Amino acid sequence: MLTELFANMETLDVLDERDRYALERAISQVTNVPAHATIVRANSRLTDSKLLLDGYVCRCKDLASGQRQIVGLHLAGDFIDLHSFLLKKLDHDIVTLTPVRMASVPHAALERLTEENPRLTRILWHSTLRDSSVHREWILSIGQRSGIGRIAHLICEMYMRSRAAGLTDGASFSFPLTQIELGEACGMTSVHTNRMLQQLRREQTVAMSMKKVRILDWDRLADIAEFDPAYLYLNGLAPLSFPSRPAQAIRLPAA
Amino acid sequence: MLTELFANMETLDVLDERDRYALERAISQVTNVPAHATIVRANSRLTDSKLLLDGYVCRCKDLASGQRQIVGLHLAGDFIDLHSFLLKKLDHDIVTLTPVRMASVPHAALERLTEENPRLTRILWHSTLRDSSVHREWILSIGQRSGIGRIAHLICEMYMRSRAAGLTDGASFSFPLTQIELGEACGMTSVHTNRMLQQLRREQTVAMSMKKVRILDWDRLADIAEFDPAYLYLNGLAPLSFPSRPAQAIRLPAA
DNA sequence: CGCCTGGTTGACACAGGTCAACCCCCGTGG
DNA sequence: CCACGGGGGTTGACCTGTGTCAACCAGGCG
Repeated sequence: MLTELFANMETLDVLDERDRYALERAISQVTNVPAHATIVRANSRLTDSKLLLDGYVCRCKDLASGQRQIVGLHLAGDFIDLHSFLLKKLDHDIVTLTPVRMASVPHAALERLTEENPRLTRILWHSTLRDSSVHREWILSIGQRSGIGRIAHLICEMYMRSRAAGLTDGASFSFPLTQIELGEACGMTSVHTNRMLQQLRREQTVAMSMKKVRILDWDRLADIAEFDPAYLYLNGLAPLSFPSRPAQAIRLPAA
Repeated sequence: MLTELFANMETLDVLDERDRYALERAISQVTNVPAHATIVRANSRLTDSKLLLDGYVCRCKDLASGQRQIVGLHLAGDFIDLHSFLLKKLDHDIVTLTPVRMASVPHAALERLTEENPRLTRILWHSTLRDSSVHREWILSIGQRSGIGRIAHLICEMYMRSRAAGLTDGASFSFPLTQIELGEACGMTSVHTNRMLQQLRREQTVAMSMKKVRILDWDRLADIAEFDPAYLYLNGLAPLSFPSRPAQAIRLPAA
């Protein structure tokens, strides 16, 4: 059941049997949550962290005027609020974008685990540091990239992360954000998001339908985005499997 | 010598004698670096983390076009690249904004320390999580706040952090960024930064001179910024000392 | 069948970027 | 002592990417 989590964490470091067992033991229960539900509200006191098993979730903050900013996106295998273990209260909401299945890990269990297993502690810490790195890249993106660059960059990022999690199907992957949400993640209006997406489609860079994105020209997309995957720290992993596709000018990441 | 660090970390959790000793022992050497020097270059392999004892430092990333984004600011007491302990290579540069004094902590020492002291490990982890929270607030700021709001917010943040570090002098604190750098931190042009600053000064909200900022009307500033310090997790601390000032309409944070 | 959400479009407004000049201050060197 | 050079700040004129507003369309669901 934790295969996604293990896959995710193994991009950071190898897990031995003991680590896996400790993690499995830490989980208390699995819950299902419908789409567009708030899992965690900012400032509420938390007693367990949640592990995403299936679906898409976002973290968001907003201003008094109602403007919302999505500050992070998570997919299956991500520990979505591991940071609540130490922070206790979060600075943001966590909202489901799709129906979601998730496991709870009581903070007490994490406490025990970090007391007993320094190596696993470092791996968990490491995973929060990677989140941090993603945050920094988003700051760069929103602060400096053009509208189309931000969108292209986010698509590159989510494709790579999906691939690392074994969730891609060749050049396609699930990307269930509405244009409004995509805009909120990129710090721009849904109207402008719409126009930028049209531009990417017009130029045959990506295709979208049914909540899925299909990358038609990776090189071009990465170029528009100035995408360099180093910040994702996907070291260990050299994932892939690109089932051969009907002959077409589809270009995918080389590595 | 580590008083700033201890003060900083005690806003997260209390340190006992053993913790303090362990930290002190971990430090190998102290270095001085001039202003505008690159301490760490992105992607270089690191073997120790640096603790800032004095001065201002920023983390920055840039685009091919040369546009630069400052993704974080650090002052005395901050562990500026603790995350390199696990990440090994950083995703950004670290550059001094002023002359700086800093201590090195070899990763080997951190390894030992995290092996032996789970509680201290959690505190260190916690401090990186707080950085993360600040990143998220910056994403919100750059993504959604107006130009003037971003600047006001950054000033509020740095004032609060300075205060927590015991570096304020009443309503004044050291803020040695040029307008160019301030713009780079807020994702805007130095020209626009200049105009927004003028507006804040014209309305008697802040005064600036000699690399120092003096807050004249905290309520108004926090209002423009929509500032809520919760994301800084300055829990424990109720810092202050506002030496009474010559009667004037200076308004400071209530708490 | 009719609503409601999400996508699309056009006309227009404006925050913020660009470019270019000019100023002041301060440090350096002749 | 002064000339100079360069970095930072300031200003004005102008441009443009993105926001705003409002209408309309398509598809899914009760």
